[in-house]
Amino acid sequence: MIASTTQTSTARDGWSRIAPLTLSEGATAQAQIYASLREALISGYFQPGEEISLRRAAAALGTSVTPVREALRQIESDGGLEVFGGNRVLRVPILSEAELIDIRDIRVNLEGFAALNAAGHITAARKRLITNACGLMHRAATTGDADLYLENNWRFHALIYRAAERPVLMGVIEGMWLRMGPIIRLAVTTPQHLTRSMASHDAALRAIVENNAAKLQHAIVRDITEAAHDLTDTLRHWEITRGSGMK
Amino acid sequence: MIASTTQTSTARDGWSRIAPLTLSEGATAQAQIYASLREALISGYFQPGEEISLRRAAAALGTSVTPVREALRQIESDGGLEVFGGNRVLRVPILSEAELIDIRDIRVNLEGFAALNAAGHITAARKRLITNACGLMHRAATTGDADLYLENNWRFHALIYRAAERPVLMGVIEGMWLRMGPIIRLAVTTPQHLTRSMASHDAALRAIVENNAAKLQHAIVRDITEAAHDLTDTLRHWEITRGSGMK
DNA sequence: TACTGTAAAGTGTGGTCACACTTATGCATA
DNA sequence: TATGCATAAGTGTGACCACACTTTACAGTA
Repeated sequence: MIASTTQTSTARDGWSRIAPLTLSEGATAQAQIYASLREALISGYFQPGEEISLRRAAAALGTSVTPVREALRQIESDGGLEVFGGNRVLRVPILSEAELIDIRDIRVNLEGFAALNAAGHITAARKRLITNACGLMHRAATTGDADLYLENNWRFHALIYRAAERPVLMGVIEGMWLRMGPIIRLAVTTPQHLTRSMASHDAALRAIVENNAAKLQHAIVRDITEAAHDLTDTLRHWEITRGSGMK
Repeated sequence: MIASTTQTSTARDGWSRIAPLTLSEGATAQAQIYASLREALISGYFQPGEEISLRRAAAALGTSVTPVREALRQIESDGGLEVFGGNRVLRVPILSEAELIDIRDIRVNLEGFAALNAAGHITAARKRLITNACGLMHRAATTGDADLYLENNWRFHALIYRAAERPVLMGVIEGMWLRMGPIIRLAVTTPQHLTRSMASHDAALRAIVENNAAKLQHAIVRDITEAAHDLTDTLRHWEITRGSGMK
Protein backbone atom coordinates (compact mmCIF):
# COMPACT_ATOMS: atom_id res chain seq x y z
CA MET A 1 0.00 0.00 0.00
CA ILE A 2 1.19 3.46 -0.84
CA ALA A 3 1.63 5.33 2.38
CA SER A 4 1.85 8.83 3.74
CA THR A 5 0.03 10.55 0.93
CA THR A 6 -3.12 11.34 2.90
CA GLN A 7 -1.49 12.66 6.02
CA THR A 8 -4.11 15.07 7.35
CA SER A 9 -3.78 16.60 3.90
CA THR A 10 -3.51 20.19 5.08
CA ALA A 11 -0.70 19.80 7.58
CA ARG A 12 1.95 19.51 4.90
CA ASP A 13 1.24 21.47 1.77
CA GLY A 14 2.98 21.18 -1.54
CA TRP A 15 5.55 23.82 -0.65
CA SER A 16 7.13 21.56 1.93
CA ARG A 17 8.70 19.56 -0.90
CA ILE A 18 10.00 22.57 -2.80
CA ALA A 19 13.38 23.94 -1.84
CA PRO A 20 13.91 27.68 -1.43
CA LEU A 21 15.41 29.43 -4.43
CA THR A 22 19.13 28.91 -4.92
CA LEU A 23 19.57 32.37 -6.31
CA SER A 24 21.61 33.43 -9.33
CA GLU A 25 21.98 30.41 -11.56
CA GLY A 26 21.74 32.76 -14.50
CA ALA A 27 18.00 32.28 -14.70
CA THR A 28 15.44 34.70 -13.32
CA ALA A 29 13.67 33.98 -10.07
CA GLN A 30 10.37 33.91 -11.86
CA ALA A 31 11.57 31.25 -14.29
CA GLN A 32 12.91 29.08 -11.47
CA ILE A 33 9.65 29.31 -9.55
CA TYR A 34 7.70 28.51 -12.69
CA ALA A 35 9.80 25.45 -13.45
CA SER A 36 9.76 24.20 -9.85
CA LEU A 37 6.04 24.58 -9.39
CA ARG A 38 5.27 23.09 -12.77
CA GLU A 39 7.32 20.03 -12.01
CA ALA A 40 5.76 19.82 -8.57
CA LEU A 41 2.29 19.85 -10.08
CA ILE A 42 3.14 17.14 -12.60
CA SER A 43 4.60 15.08 -9.80
CA GLY A 44 1.41 15.50 -7.79
CA TYR A 45 2.93 17.31 -4.84
CA PHE A 46 -0.18 19.45 -4.60
CA GLN A 47 -3.64 18.08 -4.00
CA PRO A 48 -6.71 19.04 -6.04
CA GLY A 49 -8.35 22.05 -4.46
CA GLU A 50 -5.25 23.06 -2.53
CA GLU A 51 -5.01 26.84 -2.28
CA ILE A 52 -1.83 28.67 -3.20
CA SER A 53 -1.18 31.92 -1.40
CA LEU A 54 1.17 34.42 -2.99
CA ARG A 55 2.66 35.59 0.29
CA ARG A 56 3.04 32.12 1.77
CA ALA A 57 4.60 30.91 -1.46
CA ALA A 58 6.98 33.86 -1.51
CA ALA A 59 7.94 33.16 2.09
CA ALA A 60 8.51 29.46 1.37
CA LEU A 61 10.71 30.32 -1.59
CA GLY A 62 12.53 33.20 0.07
CA THR A 63 11.51 35.88 -2.42
CA SER A 64 8.91 38.59 -2.74
CA VAL A 65 5.47 38.22 -4.20
CA THR A 66 6.28 39.76 -7.59
CA PRO A 67 8.10 36.87 -9.24
CA VAL A 68 5.79 34.38 -7.54
CA ARG A 69 2.77 36.12 -8.94
CA GLU A 70 4.11 36.00 -12.47
CA ALA A 71 5.05 32.35 -12.23
CA LEU A 72 1.63 31.44 -10.84
CA ARG A 73 -0.12 33.43 -13.53
CA GLN A 74 1.89 31.58 -16.12
CA ILE A 75 0.85 28.25 -14.67
CA GLU A 76 -2.73 29.43 -14.52
CA SER A 77 -2.45 30.13 -18.22
CA ASP A 78 -1.23 26.56 -18.68
CA GLY A 79 -4.27 25.25 -16.86
CA GLY A 80 -2.32 24.09 -13.82
CA LEU A 81 -4.02 26.57 -11.50
CA GLU A 82 -7.31 28.42 -11.46
CA VAL A 83 -8.75 31.43 -9.67
CA PHE A 84 -11.37 30.30 -7.23
CA GLY A 85 -13.73 32.59 -5.40
CA GLY A 86 -14.45 36.25 -4.99
CA ASN A 87 -11.20 36.27 -3.10
CA ARG A 88 -9.49 35.43 -6.39
CA VAL A 89 -7.29 32.94 -4.57
CA LEU A 90 -5.36 30.58 -6.80
CA ARG A 91 -5.92 26.89 -6.26
CA VAL A 92 -5.18 23.56 -7.87
CA PRO A 93 -8.14 22.80 -10.16
CA ILE A 94 -10.53 20.01 -9.32
CA LEU A 95 -11.18 18.40 -12.68
CA SER A 96 -14.72 17.49 -13.62
CA GLU A 97 -15.46 14.16 -15.27
CA ALA A 98 -16.16 15.99 -18.52
CA GLU A 99 -12.75 17.65 -18.40
CA LEU A 100 -11.19 14.30 -17.60
CA ILE A 101 -12.53 12.62 -20.72
CA ASP A 102 -11.71 15.79 -22.65
CA ILE A 103 -8.09 15.47 -21.59
CA ARG A 104 -8.17 11.74 -22.24
CA ASP A 105 -9.20 12.19 -25.86
CA ILE A 106 -6.65 14.93 -26.44
CA ARG A 107 -4.00 12.62 -25.03
CA VAL A 108 -5.14 9.72 -27.19
CA ASN A 109 -4.85 11.85 -30.30
CA LEU A 110 -1.66 13.70 -29.47
CA GLU A 111 0.37 11.15 -27.54
CA GLY A 112 -0.69 8.47 -29.97
CA PHE A 113 0.54 10.65 -32.80
CA ALA A 114 3.75 11.44 -30.94
CA ALA A 115 4.39 7.75 -30.29
CA LEU A 116 3.78 6.96 -33.94
CA ASN A 117 6.33 9.55 -35.02
CA ALA A 118 8.82 8.71 -32.31
CA ALA A 119 9.01 4.99 -33.04
CA GLY A 120 11.49 5.28 -35.86
CA HIS A 121 13.82 7.74 -34.13
CA ILE A 122 14.53 6.11 -30.80
CA THR A 123 18.28 5.71 -30.46
CA ALA A 124 19.93 2.91 -28.57
CA ALA A 125 20.95 5.25 -25.79
CA ARG A 126 17.40 6.47 -25.42
CA LYS A 127 16.14 2.91 -25.40
CA ARG A 128 18.33 2.21 -22.41
CA LEU A 129 16.94 5.23 -20.59
CA ILE A 130 13.39 4.16 -21.36
CA THR A 131 14.09 0.62 -20.20
CA ASN A 132 15.64 1.96 -17.04
CA ALA A 133 12.64 4.15 -16.31
CA CYS A 134 10.35 1.18 -16.85
CA GLY A 135 12.41 -0.91 -14.47
CA LEU A 136 12.24 1.76 -11.80
CA MET A 137 8.48 1.91 -12.21
CA HIS A 138 8.28 -1.84 -11.62
CA ARG A 139 10.34 -1.49 -8.48
CA ALA A 140 8.26 1.43 -7.29
CA ALA A 141 5.09 -0.57 -7.93
CA THR A 142 6.26 -3.44 -5.74
CA THR A 143 7.73 -1.36 -2.92
CA GLY A 144 4.86 1.12 -3.03
CA ASP A 145 6.98 4.20 -3.62
CA ALA A 146 4.53 6.68 -5.11
CA ASP A 147 7.12 9.40 -5.71
CA LEU A 148 9.45 7.05 -7.56
CA TYR A 149 6.59 5.67 -9.63
CA LEU A 150 5.19 9.02 -10.71
CA GLU A 151 8.58 10.46 -11.50
CA ASN A 152 9.49 7.58 -13.77
CA ASN A 153 6.04 7.32 -15.27
CA TRP A 154 6.39 10.84 -16.64
CA ARG A 155 10.00 10.21 -17.59
CA PHE A 156 9.03 7.03 -19.44
CA HIS A 157 6.39 8.75 -21.55
CA ALA A 158 8.41 11.93 -22.05
CA LEU A 159 11.43 10.02 -23.31
CA ILE A 160 9.30 8.34 -25.94
CA TYR A 161 7.50 11.46 -27.10
CA ARG A 162 10.64 13.58 -27.13
CA ALA A 163 12.08 11.25 -29.75
CA ALA A 164 9.49 12.63 -32.17
CA GLU A 165 11.40 15.93 -32.01
CA ARG A 166 8.33 18.10 -32.03
CA PRO A 167 8.69 20.86 -29.43
CA VAL A 168 5.23 22.35 -29.81
CA LEU A 169 3.57 18.97 -29.57
CA MET A 170 5.68 18.14 -26.54
CA GLY A 171 4.59 21.35 -24.86
CA VAL A 172 0.92 20.61 -25.37
CA ILE A 173 1.31 17.08 -24.03
CA GLU A 174 3.15 18.40 -21.00
CA GLY A 175 0.25 20.76 -20.42
CA MET A 176 -2.12 17.81 -20.22
CA TRP A 177 0.09 16.08 -17.69
CA LEU A 178 0.26 19.29 -15.69
CA ARG A 179 -3.50 19.21 -15.37
CA MET A 180 -3.61 15.53 -14.49
CA GLY A 181 -0.72 15.47 -12.02
CA PRO A 182 -2.67 16.10 -8.83
CA ILE A 183 -5.40 13.56 -9.57
CA ILE A 184 -2.95 10.93 -10.81
CA ARG A 185 -1.20 11.14 -7.48
CA LEU A 186 -4.42 10.07 -5.83
CA ALA A 187 -5.08 7.31 -8.36
CA VAL A 188 -1.70 5.74 -7.76
CA THR A 189 -2.80 4.78 -4.26
CA THR A 190 -5.07 2.13 -5.76
CA PRO A 191 -2.93 -0.97 -6.37
CA GLN A 192 -4.91 -2.36 -9.30
CA HIS A 193 -4.08 0.79 -11.22
CA LEU A 194 -0.39 0.05 -10.97
CA THR A 195 -0.53 -3.55 -12.20
CA ARG A 196 -2.81 -2.67 -15.10
CA SER A 197 -0.74 0.34 -16.08
CA MET A 198 2.50 -1.63 -15.97
CA ALA A 199 1.08 -4.14 -18.43
CA SER A 200 0.62 -1.35 -20.96
CA HIS A 201 4.06 0.02 -20.21
CA ASP A 202 5.63 -3.37 -20.80
CA ALA A 203 3.76 -3.67 -24.08
CA ALA A 204 5.06 -0.26 -25.11
CA LEU A 205 8.59 -1.25 -24.21
CA ARG A 206 8.34 -4.43 -26.28
CA ALA A 207 7.06 -2.40 -29.23
CA ILE A 208 10.03 -0.08 -28.90
CA VAL A 209 12.62 -2.84 -28.97
CA GLU A 210 10.79 -4.32 -31.97
CA ASN A 211 10.63 -0.91 -33.69
CA ASN A 212 6.92 -1.48 -34.23
CA ALA A 213 5.33 1.95 -34.51
CA ALA A 214 1.70 0.87 -34.72
CA LYS A 215 2.12 -1.45 -31.75
CA LEU A 216 3.72 1.33 -29.72
CA GLN A 217 0.88 3.69 -30.52
CA HIS A 218 -1.64 1.05 -29.53
CA ALA A 219 0.07 0.41 -26.20
CA ILE A 220 0.21 4.12 -25.41
CA VAL A 221 -3.45 4.60 -26.29
CA ARG A 222 -4.39 1.64 -24.11
CA ASP A 223 -2.40 3.05 -21.21
CA ILE A 224 -4.13 6.41 -21.54
CA THR A 225 -7.58 4.91 -21.83
CA GLU A 226 -7.19 2.61 -18.86
CA ALA A 227 -5.61 5.33 -16.76
CA ALA A 228 -8.48 7.66 -17.56
CA HIS A 229 -10.91 5.03 -16.32
CA ASP A 230 -9.07 4.72 -13.02
CA LEU A 231 -8.90 8.50 -12.78
CA THR A 232 -12.66 8.94 -13.02
CA ASP A 233 -13.11 6.28 -10.34
CA THR A 234 -10.56 8.01 -8.15
CA LEU A 235 -12.22 11.35 -8.71
CA ARG A 236 -15.63 10.04 -7.68
CA HIS A 237 -14.28 8.35 -4.56
CA TRP A 238 -12.15 11.33 -3.62
CA GLU A 239 -15.02 13.77 -3.93
CA ILE A 240 -17.38 11.83 -1.68
CA THR A 241 -14.76 11.22 1.00
CA ARG A 242 -13.79 14.86 0.77
CA GLY A 243 -17.37 16.04 0.98
CA SER A 244 -18.05 14.00 4.13
CA GLY A 245 -14.69 14.02 5.82
CA MET A 246 -13.69 17.65 5.71
CA LYS A 247 -15.48 20.88 6.36
CA MET B 1 -5.13 43.09 -53.43
CA ILE B 2 -4.97 43.37 -49.70
CA ALA B 3 -3.57 46.75 -48.85
CA SER B 4 -1.99 48.66 -46.03
CA THR B 5 -0.54 45.71 -44.17
CA THR B 6 3.06 46.45 -45.05
CA GLN B 7 3.07 50.12 -44.27
CA THR B 8 6.68 50.72 -43.23
CA SER B 9 5.92 47.98 -40.73
CA THR B 10 7.40 49.78 -37.75
CA ALA B 11 5.52 53.06 -38.02
CA ARG B 12 2.30 51.55 -36.73
CA ASP B 13 2.78 48.75 -34.26
CA GLY B 14 0.15 46.37 -33.01
CA TRP B 15 -0.80 48.64 -30.13
CA SER B 16 -2.26 51.22 -32.47
CA ARG B 17 -5.25 48.94 -32.96
CA ILE B 18 -5.78 48.25 -29.27
CA ALA B 19 -7.88 50.69 -27.32
CA PRO B 20 -6.75 51.92 -23.90
CA LEU B 21 -8.30 50.10 -20.98
CA THR B 22 -11.89 51.02 -20.20
CA LEU B 23 -11.29 50.57 -16.51
CA SER B 24 -13.52 48.80 -14.03
CA GLU B 25 -15.71 46.40 -15.95
CA GLY B 26 -15.50 44.07 -13.00
CA ALA B 27 -12.50 42.33 -14.50
CA THR B 28 -8.92 42.97 -13.50
CA ALA B 29 -6.70 45.08 -15.68
CA GLN B 30 -4.37 42.16 -16.21
CA ALA B 31 -7.22 39.98 -17.50
CA GLN B 32 -8.38 42.68 -19.90
CA ILE B 33 -4.89 43.18 -21.26
CA TYR B 34 -4.46 39.44 -21.63
CA ALA B 35 -7.70 39.05 -23.52
CA SER B 36 -7.06 42.06 -25.74
CA LEU B 37 -3.56 41.09 -26.68
CA ARG B 38 -4.50 37.47 -27.23
CA GLU B 39 -7.25 38.44 -29.61
CA ALA B 40 -4.94 40.91 -31.31
CA LEU B 41 -2.36 38.19 -31.88
CA ILE B 42 -4.93 35.78 -33.30
CA SER B 43 -6.16 38.55 -35.59
CA GLY B 44 -2.62 39.18 -36.76
CA TYR B 45 -2.33 42.76 -35.56
CA PHE B 46 1.28 42.12 -34.65
CA GLN B 47 3.93 41.07 -37.11
CA PRO B 48 6.35 38.18 -36.56
CA GLY B 49 9.44 39.49 -34.81
CA GLU B 50 7.74 42.63 -33.55
CA GLU B 51 9.08 43.59 -30.13
CA ILE B 52 6.76 44.32 -27.26
CA SER B 53 8.01 46.77 -24.67
CA LEU B 54 6.47 46.68 -21.22
CA ARG B 55 6.64 50.43 -20.70
CA ARG B 56 5.38 51.32 -24.15
CA ALA B 57 2.58 48.81 -23.82
CA ALA B 58 1.66 50.19 -20.41
CA ALA B 59 1.64 53.71 -21.82
CA ALA B 60 -0.51 52.65 -24.77
CA LEU B 61 -2.99 50.99 -22.43
CA GLY B 62 -2.92 53.68 -19.79
CA THR B 63 -1.74 51.48 -16.93
CA SER B 64 1.48 50.63 -15.16
CA VAL B 65 3.89 47.91 -16.11
CA THR B 66 2.78 45.44 -13.46
CA PRO B 67 -0.47 44.15 -15.01
CA VAL B 68 1.08 44.36 -18.47
CA ARG B 69 3.98 42.20 -17.40
CA GLU B 70 1.69 39.52 -16.00
CA ALA B 71 -0.49 39.47 -19.10
CA LEU B 72 2.52 39.24 -21.39
CA ARG B 73 4.04 36.46 -19.30
CA GLN B 74 0.78 34.58 -19.58
CA ILE B 75 0.79 34.92 -23.34
CA GLU B 76 4.42 33.86 -23.40
CA SER B 77 3.33 30.74 -21.56
CA ASP B 78 0.73 30.17 -24.27
CA GLY B 79 3.42 30.43 -26.92
CA GLY B 80 2.18 33.73 -28.30
CA LEU B 81 5.33 35.59 -27.28
CA GLU B 82 8.93 34.66 -26.62
CA VAL B 83 11.91 36.25 -24.88
CA PHE B 84 14.48 37.21 -27.42
CA GLY B 85 17.99 38.37 -26.61
CA GLY B 86 20.14 39.12 -23.64
CA ASN B 87 17.91 42.11 -23.22
CA ARG B 88 15.10 39.66 -22.47
CA VAL B 89 12.77 41.70 -24.64
CA LEU B 90 9.48 40.01 -25.50
CA ARG B 91 8.69 39.65 -29.16
CA VAL B 92 6.25 37.91 -31.44
CA PRO B 93 7.81 34.54 -32.34
CA ILE B 94 9.09 33.88 -35.83
CA LEU B 95 7.98 30.32 -36.46
CA SER B 96 10.41 27.93 -38.07
CA GLU B 97 9.24 25.57 -40.79
CA ALA B 98 9.59 22.67 -38.37
CA GLU B 99 7.32 24.39 -35.88
CA LEU B 100 4.89 25.16 -38.68
CA ILE B 101 4.45 21.52 -39.65
CA ASP B 102 4.40 20.64 -35.95
CA ILE B 103 1.46 22.98 -35.46
CA ARG B 104 -0.15 21.71 -38.66
CA ASP B 105 -0.17 18.12 -37.46
CA ILE B 106 -1.48 19.07 -34.04
CA ARG B 107 -4.26 20.97 -35.76
CA VAL B 108 -5.06 18.08 -38.07
CA ASN B 109 -5.41 15.75 -35.10
CA LEU B 110 -7.22 18.08 -32.73
CA GLU B 111 -9.39 20.17 -35.01
CA GLY B 112 -10.27 17.09 -37.02
CA PHE B 113 -11.32 15.39 -33.81
CA ALA B 114 -13.25 18.47 -32.70
CA ALA B 115 -15.05 18.66 -36.03
CA LEU B 116 -15.93 14.98 -35.81
CA ASN B 117 -17.46 15.46 -32.38
CA ALA B 118 -19.14 18.75 -33.22
CA ALA B 119 -20.97 17.51 -36.29
CA GLY B 120 -23.87 15.97 -34.42
CA HIS B 121 -24.40 18.89 -32.03
CA ILE B 122 -24.68 21.91 -34.30
CA THR B 123 -27.99 23.60 -33.64
CA ALA B 124 -29.97 25.47 -36.25
CA ALA B 125 -29.09 28.80 -34.67
CA ARG B 126 -25.41 27.94 -34.75
CA LYS B 127 -25.69 26.84 -38.36
CA ARG B 128 -26.98 30.30 -39.23
CA LEU B 129 -24.03 31.91 -37.46
CA ILE B 130 -21.58 29.65 -39.27
CA THR B 131 -23.25 30.34 -42.61
CA ASN B 132 -23.10 34.04 -41.89
CA ALA B 133 -19.41 33.91 -41.03
CA CYS B 134 -18.73 32.00 -44.24
CA GLY B 135 -20.63 34.61 -46.23
CA LEU B 136 -18.64 37.42 -44.67
CA MET B 137 -15.45 35.59 -45.55
CA HIS B 138 -16.56 35.41 -49.17
CA ARG B 139 -17.27 39.11 -49.18
CA ALA B 140 -13.95 39.88 -47.55
CA ALA B 141 -12.16 37.70 -50.11
CA THR B 142 -13.66 39.66 -53.00
CA THR B 143 -13.29 43.13 -51.54
CA GLY B 144 -9.85 42.35 -50.14
CA ASP B 145 -10.66 43.19 -46.53
CA ALA B 146 -8.00 41.30 -44.58
CA ASP B 147 -9.37 42.25 -41.17
CA LEU B 148 -12.85 41.08 -42.02
CA TYR B 149 -11.54 37.86 -43.49
CA LEU B 150 -9.34 36.91 -40.57
CA GLU B 151 -11.96 37.77 -38.01
CA ASN B 152 -14.57 35.57 -39.65
CA ASN B 153 -12.11 32.82 -40.47
CA TRP B 154 -11.46 32.32 -36.78
CA ARG B 155 -15.14 32.76 -35.96
CA PHE B 156 -16.09 30.16 -38.56
CA HIS B 157 -13.75 27.53 -37.18
CA ALA B 158 -14.41 28.41 -33.53
CA LEU B 159 -18.17 28.14 -33.96
CA ILE B 160 -17.77 24.63 -35.32
CA TYR B 161 -15.34 23.42 -32.68
CA ARG B 162 -17.24 24.99 -29.83
CA ALA B 163 -20.19 22.78 -30.70
CA ALA B 164 -18.13 19.81 -29.51
CA GLU B 165 -18.46 21.28 -26.00
CA ARG B 166 -14.91 20.43 -24.96
CA PRO B 167 -13.39 23.40 -23.13
CA VAL B 168 -9.92 21.96 -22.72
CA LEU B 169 -9.70 20.94 -26.37
CA MET B 170 -10.97 24.36 -27.39
CA GLY B 171 -8.26 26.00 -25.34
CA VAL B 172 -5.51 23.97 -26.94
CA ILE B 173 -6.83 24.72 -30.42
CA GLU B 174 -6.99 28.41 -29.59
CA GLY B 175 -3.37 28.21 -28.52
CA MET B 176 -2.40 26.94 -31.96
CA TRP B 177 -4.24 29.81 -33.63
CA LEU B 178 -2.53 32.22 -31.28
CA ARG B 179 0.82 31.03 -32.59
CA MET B 180 -0.28 31.15 -36.22
CA GLY B 181 -2.06 34.51 -36.14
CA PRO B 182 0.86 36.74 -37.14
CA ILE B 183 2.00 34.56 -40.04
CA ILE B 184 -1.55 33.95 -41.27
CA ARG B 185 -1.96 37.67 -41.56
CA LEU B 186 0.90 37.73 -44.02
CA ALA B 187 -0.36 34.70 -45.95
CA VAL B 188 -3.74 36.31 -46.52
CA THR B 189 -2.10 38.88 -48.77
CA THR B 190 -1.62 36.18 -51.42
CA PRO B 191 -4.90 35.93 -53.37
CA GLN B 192 -4.58 32.28 -54.34
CA HIS B 193 -4.66 31.41 -50.67
CA LEU B 194 -8.10 32.94 -50.29
CA THR B 195 -9.75 31.15 -53.22
CA ARG B 196 -8.30 27.79 -52.22
CA SER B 197 -9.21 28.25 -48.59
CA MET B 198 -12.76 29.27 -49.42
CA ALA B 199 -13.26 26.06 -51.37
CA SER B 200 -12.52 24.08 -48.22
CA HIS B 201 -14.75 26.32 -46.17
CA ASP B 202 -17.62 25.82 -48.58
CA ALA B 203 -17.10 22.08 -48.43
CA ALA B 204 -17.20 22.24 -44.64
CA LEU B 205 -20.39 24.27 -44.75
CA ARG B 206 -22.03 21.75 -47.06
CA ALA B 207 -21.01 18.94 -44.72
CA ILE B 208 -22.59 20.80 -41.82
CA VAL B 209 -25.95 21.26 -43.53
CA GLU B 210 -25.85 17.59 -44.50
CA ASN B 211 -24.90 16.55 -40.95
CA ASN B 212 -22.06 14.51 -42.42
CA ALA B 213 -19.43 14.21 -39.70
CA ALA B 214 -16.75 12.43 -41.72
CA LYS B 215 -17.13 14.87 -44.59
CA LEU B 216 -16.81 17.81 -42.21
CA GLN B 217 -13.67 16.37 -40.70
CA HIS B 218 -12.22 15.83 -44.15
CA ALA B 219 -12.94 19.40 -45.21
CA ILE B 220 -11.36 20.81 -42.05
CA VAL B 221 -8.27 18.65 -42.46
CA ARG B 222 -7.96 19.75 -46.07
CA ASP B 223 -8.26 23.39 -45.08
CA ILE B 224 -5.54 23.00 -42.47
CA THR B 225 -3.20 21.13 -44.79
CA GLU B 226 -3.56 23.58 -47.65
CA ALA B 227 -3.23 26.56 -45.36
CA ALA B 228 -0.05 25.11 -43.88
CA HIS B 229 1.39 24.83 -47.36
CA ASP B 230 0.67 28.48 -48.07
CA LEU B 231 2.07 29.41 -44.69
CA THR B 232 5.44 27.81 -45.33
CA ASP B 233 5.60 29.59 -48.69
CA THR B 234 4.74 32.88 -47.03
CA LEU B 235 7.31 32.28 -44.34
CA ARG B 236 10.08 31.65 -46.86
CA HIS B 237 9.18 34.70 -48.93
CA TRP B 238 8.79 36.91 -45.88
CA GLU B 239 12.13 35.91 -44.47
CA ILE B 240 14.10 36.68 -47.63
CA THR B 241 12.38 40.04 -48.17
CA ARG B 242 12.93 40.81 -44.51
CA GLY B 243 16.55 39.79 -44.64
CA SER B 244 17.31 42.02 -47.62
CA GLY B 245 14.91 44.88 -47.06
CA MET B 246 15.45 45.71 -43.44
CA LYS B 247 18.47 45.95 -41.24
C1' DT C 1 36.14 58.59 -43.41
C1' DA C 2 36.29 54.97 -40.13
C1' DC C 3 36.65 53.68 -35.50
C1' DT C 4 36.39 53.61 -30.52
C1' DG C 5 34.93 54.61 -26.08
C1' DT C 6 31.74 57.01 -23.21
C1' DA C 7 27.24 58.66 -22.11
C1' DA C 8 22.42 58.32 -22.52
C1' DA C 9 18.25 55.98 -23.20
C1' DG C 10 15.73 51.89 -22.91
C1' DT C 11 14.96 47.19 -21.25
C1' DG C 12 13.20 43.60 -17.90
C1' DT C 13 13.43 42.38 -12.82
C1' DG C 14 12.15 42.24 -8.22
C1' DG C 15 11.22 44.46 -3.95
C1' DT C 16 7.80 47.30 -1.33
C1' DC C 17 3.67 49.57 -0.31
C1' DA C 18 -1.32 51.23 -0.16
C1' DC C 19 -5.74 49.73 -1.46
C1' DA C 20 -10.15 47.11 -1.90
C1' DC C 21 -12.04 43.08 -0.85
C1' DT C 22 -13.12 38.57 1.33
C1' DT C 23 -12.85 35.39 4.94
C1' DA C 24 -12.07 34.03 9.57
C1' DT C 25 -12.31 35.14 14.47
C1' DG C 26 -14.32 36.30 18.65
C1' DC C 27 -17.19 38.80 21.57
C1' DA C 28 -21.65 40.38 22.85
C1' DT C 29 -26.48 39.52 22.74
C1' DA C 30 -30.90 37.00 22.61
C1' DT D 1 -26.54 27.24 23.27
C1' DA D 2 -27.18 29.59 19.20
C1' DT D 3 -27.03 33.87 16.56
C1' DG D 4 -25.44 38.24 14.79
C1' DC D 5 -22.26 41.80 14.31
C1' DA D 6 -17.77 44.01 14.58
C1' DT D 7 -13.06 43.40 14.27
C1' DA D 8 -8.94 41.31 12.70
C1' DA D 9 -6.34 38.72 9.53
C1' DG D 10 -5.52 37.33 5.01
C1' DT D 11 -6.09 37.74 0.00
C1' DG D 12 -4.90 39.47 -4.76
C1' DT D 13 -4.08 43.93 -7.29
C1' DG D 14 -1.66 47.63 -9.17
C1' DA D 15 1.32 51.37 -8.64
C1' DC D 16 6.05 52.98 -7.88
C1' DC D 17 10.99 52.72 -7.53
C1' DA D 18 15.89 51.14 -7.47
C1' DC D 19 18.80 47.99 -9.80
C1' DA D 20 21.53 45.54 -13.37
C1' DC D 21 21.90 45.11 -17.90
C1' DT D 22 21.77 45.93 -23.02
C1' DT D 23 21.33 48.71 -26.84
C1' DT D 24 21.68 52.99 -29.06
C1' DA D 25 23.62 57.61 -29.83
C1' DC D 26 27.19 60.62 -30.14
C1' DA D 27 31.26 62.75 -29.48
C1' DG D 28 36.27 62.54 -29.94
C1' DT D 29 40.26 60.48 -32.06
C1' DA D 30 43.25 58.25 -35.41
